[in-house]
Amino acid sequence: MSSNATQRRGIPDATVTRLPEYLRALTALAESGTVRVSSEELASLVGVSSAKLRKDLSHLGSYGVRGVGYDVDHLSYQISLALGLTHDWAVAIIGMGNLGRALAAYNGFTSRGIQVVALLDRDPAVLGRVVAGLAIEPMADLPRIARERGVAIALVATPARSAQEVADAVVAAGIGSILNFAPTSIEVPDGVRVRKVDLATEVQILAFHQLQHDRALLSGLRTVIP
Amino acid sequence: MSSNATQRRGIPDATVTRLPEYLRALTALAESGTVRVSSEELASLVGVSSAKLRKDLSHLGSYGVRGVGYDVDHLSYQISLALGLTHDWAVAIIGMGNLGRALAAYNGFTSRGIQVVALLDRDPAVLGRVVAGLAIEPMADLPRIARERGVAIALVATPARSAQEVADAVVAAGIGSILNFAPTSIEVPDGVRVRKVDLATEVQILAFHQLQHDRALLSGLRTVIP
DNA sequence: ACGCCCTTGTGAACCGATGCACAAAGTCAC
DNA sequence: GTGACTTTGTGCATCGGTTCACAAGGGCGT
Ligand SMILES: NC(=O)c1ccc[n+]([C@@H]2O[C@H](COP(=O)([O-])OP(=O)(O)OC[C@H]3O[C@@H](n4cnc5c(N)ncnc54)[C@H](O)[C@@H]3O)[C@@H](O)[C@H]2O)c1
Ligand SMILES: NC(=O)c1ccc[n+]([C@@H]2O[C@H](COP(=O)([O-])OP(=O)(O)OC[C@H]3O[C@@H](n4cnc5c(N)ncnc54)[C@H](O)[C@@H]3O)[C@@H](O)[C@H]2O)c1
Repeated sequence: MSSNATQRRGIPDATVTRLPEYLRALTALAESGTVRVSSEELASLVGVSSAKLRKDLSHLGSYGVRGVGYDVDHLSYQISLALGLTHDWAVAIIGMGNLGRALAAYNGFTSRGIQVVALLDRDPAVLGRVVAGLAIEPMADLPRIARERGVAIALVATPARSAQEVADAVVAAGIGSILNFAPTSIEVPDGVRVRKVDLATEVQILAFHQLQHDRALLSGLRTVIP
Repeated sequence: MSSNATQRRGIPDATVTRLPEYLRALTALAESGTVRVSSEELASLVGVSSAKLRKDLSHLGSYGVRGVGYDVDHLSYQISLALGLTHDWAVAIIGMGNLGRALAAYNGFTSRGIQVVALLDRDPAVLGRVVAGLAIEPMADLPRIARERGVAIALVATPARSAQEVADAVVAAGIGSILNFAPTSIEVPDGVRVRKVDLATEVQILAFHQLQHDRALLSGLRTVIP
């Protein structure tokens, strides 16, 4: 079908996680009126090596021009196509606490390919409250909501102890992907995708590297003053 | 110094990113009164293979007992030690919008090794407001605050267009690690550590995998109905 | 019209991470 | 005290990802 063999099976995972970064940088370039960009420029903009960038892009096809670079709009389009962002994905946010409300108010992804279509919570006290233009709805309505609005992705922002039961409800409602913000791992059947965002983990990783850095300084001193 | 050679230089990065997960699972086990755990049990609890778990732990030393398993408390302690969580890390949150307030209210890491000691914002309208027991302070005070309270890690939760200038201020204040929530990459001098948490990226990655899944189903049908 | 110059796309070497499989080591029952 | 049993710790093979370096390819100046 495609003339280029690379289009065929499988973009490597590591590449997929970087494509959204490239896309964001390209969008910023387009907004600033830039028409063409070299792998060197784009790479330094997102903080990767140009070789890595070129290899990543080569997995989508051959969209650069040798001696010139990449057309910003066309490359944006090709990445959007590969990521499946040429049509919108409907997402639901579950758990309207501090984090859930912040996520609902976040308009960083309404721009491209992602649309929040439902907010849900268990607590009767918050039902009906409007956040960012959407009324909070009860968990009992999840199956209907998922069906009617074609929800494909759920963001789980409930406390950890509720995360598994919420995930079960999400799966039962036929939603195929979960982004889990609760600091716990959840079990899902095969064919359901889960990713996790864990703030405490990130900070602890930083703490480790900071410690290594501090220790390196210290031992550097020690070699000077034996 | 240590009798075990593995304690020496360098725990692999991939291992470091998983240690916090192990620690959390161990903490949960300890709370439920469990005293011992096998690599098999702990691994399934966090969703990794037992071989990977054992190899990860082997980088810290040899703290298991063959034929028995690991002592929950002792292993927790050893991981905390490796991550540098036996003393508290002071963190500052910069940008008290929707996300910043949610982060301040989050008590998931106050529990272990991490303590939020300052909230800052540029907007005079929010200065002095108290969030989660801390008053919001002006950016001008960052150097003093960082020095007096020993801030080692900054969480940047400002809009993307401010992120670089905030990062510069953070670095100038002598803070060595940044967790960046703004959807932009920031430049820092050598010797400063940055990690990024990007919601839109995560959702786009999920969208990609969901698309692959949907396509696989479709082509599965196509082979049945040619 | 032609050749120089620039940047892409990629083969190949390298590096780190993962998975496998088992010997080593310690417990526990008797 | 001994042997059977269980689970760890790790050597080794494998895999995927990154880096290097350059030939291929197209634009552009002359
Ligand atoms: N606040 C943060 O910055 C932050 C950061 C990272 C992770 N987290 C995690 O995200 C989750 C939410 O954090 P938060 O600060 O918003 O907590 P929160 O307590 O403010 O809000 C939780 C919300 O979930 C709802 N909920 C509880 N059980 C539910 C269920 N079974 N079904 C539907 N809704 C349910 C509650 O009614 C509440 O509105 C927690 O797991 C937390 O650890 C929070
Ligand atoms: N809301 C979310 O769920 C969410 C999720 C992921 C990422 N983000 C990102 O996090 C950032 C914050 O999001 P938000 O929804 O809280 O935005 P927001 O507009 O509600 O808050 C931003 C805050 O930063 C402050 N600020 C701006 N410039 C500053 C500066 N130079 N120094 C100090 N403070 C400054 C503003 O006064 C404001 O209080 C954004 O970059 C957003 O893209 C938000």
